[in-house]
Amino acid sequence: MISWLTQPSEEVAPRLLGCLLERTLEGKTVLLKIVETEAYAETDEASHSFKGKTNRTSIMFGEAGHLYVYFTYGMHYCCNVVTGRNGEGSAVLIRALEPLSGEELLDQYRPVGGVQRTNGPAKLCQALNITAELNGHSLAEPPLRLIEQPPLHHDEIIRTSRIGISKAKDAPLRFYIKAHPYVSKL
DNA sequence: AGCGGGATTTTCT
DNA sequence: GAAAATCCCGCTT
Repeated sequence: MISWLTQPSEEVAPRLLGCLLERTLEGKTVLLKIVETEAYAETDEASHSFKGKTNRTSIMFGEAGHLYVYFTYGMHYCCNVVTGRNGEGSAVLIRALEPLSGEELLDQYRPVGGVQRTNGPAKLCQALNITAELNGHSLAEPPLRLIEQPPLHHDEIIRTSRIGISKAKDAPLRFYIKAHPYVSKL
């Protein structure tokens, strides 16, 4: 397990930028870089964990480095990296990825080329075939592994308000790599 | 380029 | 029974 994942989500979210995800599909692997994240904490009104532990959010309160997958709007999955210490309900939403190699494997799940393939939280879950089956999966293991990379320089990281939520809109908890073409929205 | 609605199901009130 | 950490399409400027 990557030790710094036990830090608060607000610290982990920018630290995850530039790190890699390795997804195994049909015995082959796709390598992708994390380029956009959002932090969610237990004290945050917009977080699923704000109202305490429930059946749905129990993974968020569990061990850091696992995957929290939720279903929303009747048709979409989104995925998070669980952060913080055991018992803390915090996580980081993965909002956009840049495919580095093996991108053609994604075609059968999301047959859209270019940046449109993975530049949104529900899009990347569709492209990587991430569903409820992977809820609670450890990111230290295949078929979905998180690979640590050196931290980015802070002047490469943009910090702004989050997207797609109705509560706590103004909290600057969204992070992305400066001028990166795969970011979901400027 | 920007706005508005529909899809569709899980979760909590 | 309503809202939701979204996306896509079609209509209007």
